Amino acid sequence: MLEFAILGLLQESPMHGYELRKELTAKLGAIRAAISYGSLYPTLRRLQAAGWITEAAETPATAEEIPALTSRRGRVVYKITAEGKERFAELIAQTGPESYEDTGFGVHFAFFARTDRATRLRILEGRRRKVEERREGLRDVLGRAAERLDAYTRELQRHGLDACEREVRWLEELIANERSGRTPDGSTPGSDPTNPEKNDPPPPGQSGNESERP
Amino acid sequence: MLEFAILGLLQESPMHGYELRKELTAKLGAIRAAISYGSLYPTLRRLQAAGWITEAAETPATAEEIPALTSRRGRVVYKITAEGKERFAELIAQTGPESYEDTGFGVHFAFFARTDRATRLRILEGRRRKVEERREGLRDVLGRAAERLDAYTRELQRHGLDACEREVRWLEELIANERSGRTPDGSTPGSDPTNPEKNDPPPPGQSGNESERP
DNA sequence: GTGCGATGTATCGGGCCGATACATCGGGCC
DNA sequence: GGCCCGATGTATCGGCCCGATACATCGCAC
Repeated sequence: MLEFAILGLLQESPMHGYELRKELTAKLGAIRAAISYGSLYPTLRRLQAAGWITEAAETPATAEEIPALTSRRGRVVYKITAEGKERFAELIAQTGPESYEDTGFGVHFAFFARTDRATRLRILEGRRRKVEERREGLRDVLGRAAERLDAYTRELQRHGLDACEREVRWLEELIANERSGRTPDGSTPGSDPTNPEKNDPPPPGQSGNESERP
Repeated sequence: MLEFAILGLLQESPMHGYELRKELTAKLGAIRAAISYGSLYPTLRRLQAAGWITEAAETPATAEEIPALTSRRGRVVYKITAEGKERFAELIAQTGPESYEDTGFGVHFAFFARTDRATRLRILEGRRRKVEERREGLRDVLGRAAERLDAYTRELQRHGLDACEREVRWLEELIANERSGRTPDGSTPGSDPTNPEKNDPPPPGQSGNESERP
């Protein structure tokens, strides 16, 4: 999950750890609290070892004349590699069951702007199915087994059920939008003035029937 | 978290692993998918090592005369100890920041029937504060930094913001109920509705809970 | 001139998960 | 009769991620 998010963010621009965490927190604020450094740094090292990203010690640019009174520990800037971009594309295409889970879905969704429409639809529908199942489970418990639960537990289930129903409706709407070729804010792709390039990618071009990876 | 939930469930009746998982899933269905055995069994062993629970191999009752053609692996029934009950009470009383987090709050809430009212209020208010902070964070991002985000990410934040607002309202209602001495289903527990200060729905100490199964 | 909060990198122990393995039992199906 | 399959059941392993902790610098307010 973190791997996916980091690769996605570094695709936009190189960053150092602290910055990465801030961006991550901003982008994923709706789904998870804040990424821990205890996850971030090991993941960065893992990605580096795999060759998806490279480490580039910050060049002091203007300040090159002042070398070191204090042996300042430079910030470590990470940069995605060509292999990393491939990897990211691969991760986007691979929509397994974990893409429908709370966190997995959220992270995938956060990078929908870099995802082709067919995959977006697959994920949205998979997620909907998942949430519907959860919803049915909660309805069952609230129906058949209600008397076995105390009032507080029942209230918790009710609140959860409500959230499920709400999310299903949200997903339905998003799916309908996708099918009619609209982006979530109602605009039609290509009309986004901020960054036309990363808007809806070329329709499902079979850019790579990438087989299993080695 | 698991420790808390297991102790809470075993307080109602002894159970074996599989059963425990089912009950756990039913009770916590609203907050987490399903507990993995990879968490459950190690936790059981941990609890056992600490002396909070004991293992009682199922006695085959009638079948004691047939020892073993097939060395049938009996189900292992776990039972809470006196120390375990103390531990549980301790965990209920200790409301740290993790009790306000998504999962932590959910688990605590699921055992509100065994929690005294003062603690319930503390947790509900702590949770409200937490969710309000999250809500403000999302509003900030959607306000100040909106142009830095693509339409999908914005939509995700909007949905998250909506969920936050909804949860805050839910919590407000629960808090109001607690203050006026009502249980979530609107019933007034036990006694005098004119004097709500006094009743503490499920008696705070060791509860004589209604569901006792032999 | 000193403390303090933001910026910054990093490690460690431990909880929890998904995948996997193995075994029994009742029932439906051919 | 024979067979598979899904539910019941216990258990381990690798790996992700978190919270706590440590340490260092910078700018600024008091």
